[in-house]
Amino acid sequence: MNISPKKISDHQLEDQEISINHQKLIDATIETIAKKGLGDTTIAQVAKKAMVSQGYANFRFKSKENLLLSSLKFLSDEYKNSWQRIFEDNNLDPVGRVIKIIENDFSGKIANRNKIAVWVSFYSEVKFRPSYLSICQKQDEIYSSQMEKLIKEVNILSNQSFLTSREISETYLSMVDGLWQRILFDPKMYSHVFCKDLIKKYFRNIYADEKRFV
Amino acid sequence: MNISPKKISDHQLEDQEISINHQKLIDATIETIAKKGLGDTTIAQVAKKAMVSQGYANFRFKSKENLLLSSLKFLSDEYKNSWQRIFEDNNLDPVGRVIKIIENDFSGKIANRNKIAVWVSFYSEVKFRPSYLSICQKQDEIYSSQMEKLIKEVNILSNQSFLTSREISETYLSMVDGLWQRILFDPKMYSHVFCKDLIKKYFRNIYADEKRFV
DNA sequence: ACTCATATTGAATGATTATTCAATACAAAA
DNA sequence: TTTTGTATTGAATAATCATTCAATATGAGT
Repeated sequence: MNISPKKISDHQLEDQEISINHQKLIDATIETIAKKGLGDTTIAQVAKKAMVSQGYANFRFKSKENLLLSSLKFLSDEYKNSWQRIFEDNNLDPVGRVIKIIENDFSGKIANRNKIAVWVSFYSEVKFRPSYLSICQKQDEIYSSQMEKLIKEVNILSNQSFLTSREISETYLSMVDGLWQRILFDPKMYSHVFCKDLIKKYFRNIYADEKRFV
Repeated sequence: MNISPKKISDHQLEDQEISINHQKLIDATIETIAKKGLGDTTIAQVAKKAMVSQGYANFRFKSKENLLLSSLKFLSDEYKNSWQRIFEDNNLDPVGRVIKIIENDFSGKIANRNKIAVWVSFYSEVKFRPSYLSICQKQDEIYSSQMEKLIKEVNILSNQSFLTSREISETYLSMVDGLWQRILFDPKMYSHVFCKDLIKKYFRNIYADEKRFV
C-alpha cells in the first residue's frame, strides 16, 4: 500500500478538480432555476452554463433528479451555516442574537430574489418528492427549536409572559416564509429594509422596553 | 332575426354543456396538480380525469398554458369571492369581520392541502410567467388594501396606535402565506386550529381589551 | 330520412429532453 | 515513446408530451 507523496498530491488535485466541476454544475443549476424556473430547467442549459458537455453533467450526477437534489442540499446547507454561526456566537446576548437572525434572514446573500425563486420552486414540489422534504424538514426543525429556545431567553429577561416562546417563534418563522414569497411578487415593495423593519416592529411591540428593535 | 323559444332554450343547453366540460376540465386540472405537481401534470391525465379525450381538452382550451391559466383564475376567483362576502357583510363590526377573515383563510374550503399545493405551484412560477402574476397580483392588492382599511377601523375603536394598520395587515398577510406553506410541509402540526389560534393570539396581544380574539 | 353544423375522438406528428455510450482527449507511469 | 487509465465529449436513442387534424358521432332542423 506504499503510497508516494506524489500520488497523494495527485489524488488531492483530482478531488479538487472533481469538486470544481461539481460545484460549477450546482451553481449553474441554481442560476438556471432562478432564471427559467424548475420546470424549464434542462440538463443541456445547466451544462452549457457550467461549460461542460451535457453528457458529462449527467455522468457526474448520475441523473437530473440527483443534480437537483444536490443543488437543494447546497442551498439548504448554506442557509444552515449562516444561522448556525449566529446561534453559536458567544459574544451575543439573546436580543442581539434575535436581531442578527432577522438581519441574516433578509440579508442580500440569503433573501435575494434568485435564491428565493429556487427555494419556492423546491417548496412547491415538496409534497410530491419525499427526497426534497427530507432535506428541508430536518434543518427547519432544528431552526425552529433553536429559535424557540432563544425567544424563551428573551421572554425571561424581559418579563414577557402573555405570548409563549413557541407562539412568538412560530409567528416569526411563518412571517419570514410569507415575506420571502412576497419578495418574489413585488421586490420593490418588499425590500429588505421593509421586511426587517416590519419584523422588528413586531418584536418591539412585544418587548416594549427593549430599545434595540429600532 | 325571429328567434323561437326553442332555439333560445337549445342555445342555453348548449352553453351549459360547454360550461360543464369547461368546469370538469378545470376541476380535473386542479386535482391533478394537487396530486402530481404542476411539472408532472399532463393534458392526457387531466383529460382522463375529466373523462374527455385528450384532443378535446386541447381543442377546448386552445393550449395547455391556457388551461392552467383558467384553472388559476378559477381558484383565484373562488378565494376572492370568499373574502369579498365578508367585507361586504353589513351585519359585522370591524372586529367581527377580522375574525371571519381569519376563519375564512383557514377554512377547510380554502386552506386544504390540495388547494395550497396548487397555489404554491403557481406562486413558484410567478417570476417566470407574467400571466400568472397578473391574475394573482391584482386581487392580492385589493385584499391588502381592504384589510388595511379594516384594521384601521379596529385601531381607532381600540385606541391602538403603536402599530400602524399597514404594519398589522402586512404582518397578517405574510403570516397567512407562511402558514399555508407550512401546512404543506407538516399538515399535522399546522392544523387549522393551530394556525387560527396563532393569529388570534397575535391580535389579542395587540388589542388586549378585545375579548373576541379567544 | 336526410342534411348540416357542431362536438368529440384518438391516432399521428413533431418537438423536447433525459440518458446512454462509443469515441476521443489527456495526463501520468513505464 | 508507448501504454494505460481516467475525464470528457457529443451524437444517437428512446421516452414523453403538447398539438393537430381527419374521421366520426350527435342531434336539431327540414
